[in-house]
Amino acid sequence: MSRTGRRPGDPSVTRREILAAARTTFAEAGYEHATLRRIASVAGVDAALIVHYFGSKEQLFAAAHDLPVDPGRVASVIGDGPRSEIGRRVARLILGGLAIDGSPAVSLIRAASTHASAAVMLREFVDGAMIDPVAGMIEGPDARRRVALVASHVLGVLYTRYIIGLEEMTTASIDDLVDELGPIFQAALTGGVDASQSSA
Amino acid sequence: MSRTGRRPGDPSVTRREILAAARTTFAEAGYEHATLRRIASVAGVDAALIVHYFGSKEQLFAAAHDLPVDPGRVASVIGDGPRSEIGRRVARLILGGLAIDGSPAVSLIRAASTHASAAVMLREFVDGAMIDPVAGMIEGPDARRRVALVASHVLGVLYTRYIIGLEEMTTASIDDLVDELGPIFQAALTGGVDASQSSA
DNA sequence: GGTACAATTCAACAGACGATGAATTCGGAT
DNA sequence: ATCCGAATTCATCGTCTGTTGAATTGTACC
Repeated sequence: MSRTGRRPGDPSVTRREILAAARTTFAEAGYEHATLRRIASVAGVDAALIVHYFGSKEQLFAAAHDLPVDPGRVASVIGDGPRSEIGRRVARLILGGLAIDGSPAVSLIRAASTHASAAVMLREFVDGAMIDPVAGMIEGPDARRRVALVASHVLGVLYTRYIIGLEEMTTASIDDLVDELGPIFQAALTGGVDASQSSA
Repeated sequence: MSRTGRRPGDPSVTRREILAAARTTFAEAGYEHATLRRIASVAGVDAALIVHYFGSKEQLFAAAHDLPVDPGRVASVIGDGPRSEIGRRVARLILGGLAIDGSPAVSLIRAASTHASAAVMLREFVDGAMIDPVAGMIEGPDARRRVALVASHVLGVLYTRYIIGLEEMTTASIDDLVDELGPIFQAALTGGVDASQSSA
């Protein structure tokens, strides 16, 4: 009747199960309410094992949110097509990738409110994976500012949909949202007017 | 040398100091990190006194975020002026009222991520103080949906500016933001085109 | 001028938290 | 076969949390 000690089988499976449990638990409970004991129980494991593998709760969170982002791919998808539909392509690509309950991005949004290092991670993600690649496709000296406004709108949509559960947002499908946000993003990115530019 | 016991002076002052301390502490630390002891120390008071006055931490939070909102005034300000500048008036009124570090709205945004009852409060605030009054001024069957998109953008701007500190948002003044968001809100509310409609 | 009540603090409780260290069992190299 | 290191659990520590109850002091009324 040995309760303690090593288990037969591939130990890398356990590690992946811990990571999976951490992702779902962080996503639905936030940093502070996702306790090591709770994550451990979801993974079917003792809390001390998590510390053994990852060192601390902080490092577990970082490992669980190490999103493999590819700014180059974002840029190429955004740039591939007519300039007049950049807004829609941004909506489709970004929302399609992030607007998932329990996605790492939504989890980061939830945790960033109370956990400083999560705020840093989210800020760097927004900078590197959204603003940087998209701003390269937009002309004008205030390109970054305009893209940042679109990024803030994306975060706001995710926030109202997944964090506070605003009815108008939860009842819409992703396709609905893309249809509605595409023209809005287009206006924000191209400055309202389309081909010709006039500064005011 | 009496440490305990009643203090001379007006006791209602103490109560207001506790509320003020609760507001600032909840705003900058969120619900869980704003402990009763920490709030009490800011107010220069013992933690037990807070419970004596408010019953529980939960009720203190509710009392500290009991925003006296007036939907009628929102509606009248939004409706007062040309239809072609509704977007700008919404930006000015809402951002002017909410975009303040430590404002109850920002505090709610921070707390809603981890505290369910704060999410409910924020949802009701968005519904009653933003979507309801503004939707009454917009024509069309999808008025509420369009206003909800604007509301999500407002929350996103507050989130990126005050929670994660996105550089492009923190360096802009409120007036800058109103100038930039006005036309975007206008496009979102009126469906992009103004009088005549043509797609593409 | 006494008496009831409100205000205020102190000490303490029970529970949860992240983390540590020792103990036990298994896999893999020799 | 043997031995070392990795995997895993258990018990525990120190700390912090919201909340409670008793004790003390002031205020207001009769």
